[in-house]
Amino acid sequence: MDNSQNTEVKILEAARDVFHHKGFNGARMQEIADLAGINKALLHYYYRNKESLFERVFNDAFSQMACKMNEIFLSEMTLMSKIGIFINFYLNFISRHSYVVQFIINALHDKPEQLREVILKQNLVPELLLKQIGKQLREEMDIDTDPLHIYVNILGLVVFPVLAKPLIQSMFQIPDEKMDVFFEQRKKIVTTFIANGLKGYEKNNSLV
Amino acid sequence: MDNSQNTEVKILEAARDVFHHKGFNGARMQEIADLAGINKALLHYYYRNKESLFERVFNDAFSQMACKMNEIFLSEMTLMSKIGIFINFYLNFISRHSYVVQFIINALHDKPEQLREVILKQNLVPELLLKQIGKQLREEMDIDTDPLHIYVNILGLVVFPVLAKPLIQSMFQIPDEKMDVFFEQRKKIVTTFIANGLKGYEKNNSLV
DNA sequence: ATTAAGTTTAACCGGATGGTCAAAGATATA
DNA sequence: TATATCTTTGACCATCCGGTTAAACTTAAT
Repeated sequence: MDNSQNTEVKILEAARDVFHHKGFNGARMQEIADLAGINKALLHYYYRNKESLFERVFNDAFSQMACKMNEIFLSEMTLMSKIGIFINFYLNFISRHSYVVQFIINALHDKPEQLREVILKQNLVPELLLKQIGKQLREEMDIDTDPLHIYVNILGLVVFPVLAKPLIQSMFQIPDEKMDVFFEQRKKIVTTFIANGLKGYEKNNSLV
Repeated sequence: MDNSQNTEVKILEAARDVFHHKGFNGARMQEIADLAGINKALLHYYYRNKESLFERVFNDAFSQMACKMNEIFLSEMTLMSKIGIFINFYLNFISRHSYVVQFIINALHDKPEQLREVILKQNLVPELLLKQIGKQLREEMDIDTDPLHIYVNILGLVVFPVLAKPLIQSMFQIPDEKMDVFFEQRKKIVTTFIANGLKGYEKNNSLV
């Protein structure tokens, strides 16, 4: 029994590595088995097929991201504090696991259906999160704009650079060390950008 | 000769369709051949192998995006006008070809090396674009922040929602029609968000 | 020691897939 | 018409890859 648990862990770690980096189509069951140090048949003994293994890896990845996001935005803080914490947390986490986001987005691009059940299984209620943001926007900042736009703005500023990291790096010939600095700088840059961007949505602001 | 040109066009259109939607690993040479209405052997007659065909499709896609971007940001306008035009153009273009961006980002994730030569072949000088933005930030808005951050901010706000469209849609159960409205709204939303976000970077602003 | 259940392996299968080849068609030139 | 070049095809190949099978090994209970 002890050994079997061990095997399952090794499988999941290997599968995560391979799927995250190569996606569903790029991943090979043989490579996962090799990385886990086991036989390919044993891989199919634990997971009936590639799909089920992928599903498991996707669910784990998505849950990890979404739960933390929920935890932050449903906590008891001012919206701006939440945003600050979110930016810091995700720029730290994501830059260490840059492939996770791309993995999630690609997976969802191929089969968007499966997401909803993952969300429900984790007892996440995305609409609640939006409502909470909307409420705080109104009460704390007098902003009536659709919270979804705000939410997407925040995500875009944080997540996009991670997705586009290879693009940015090879486009502007930026070495790895400078890229680390760049992401570190973004914590402050994005925070101020959002804080000020939101001011444009205030009710008494002529721009809206 | 006439027919051969025709064939090449059909091949490129088919390859574009398949590669954009399924990526390198997901694409099948047979499917491309079928879509082009030709034999698989003929496909290899025009393009030695899958890699060379993919490279061509990638170069085309990237050039199309990058050239327009260059054209806008190197033209004679105020920076805010350029940003407004950029947002409108790309939200229109991208929402009709949402897969293009994801295609480019994924391709670059797999082999980032090849980008530089595409850029050079198109006579694009990314550094020039950044310098121009930096100059206009300083002269028109008294902002000294690294233009790369600003550039990435703009791209993030415009591009991320397109990448995350399936995520957003299935997460919040948004039907297609409402999603169209959402993207249409973003033209104004993002413009004001950026305009105000930038104010936070002004030299005399205590936040920076 | 026997048995039964869970775990692991080597060998194998069938279909998909990228790629090749030789020959046939088309086209232009002389 | 003969020839050379370019285009197109059907048949084929080698390999990869997801998945299966039957048997061996391990473990724990009786």
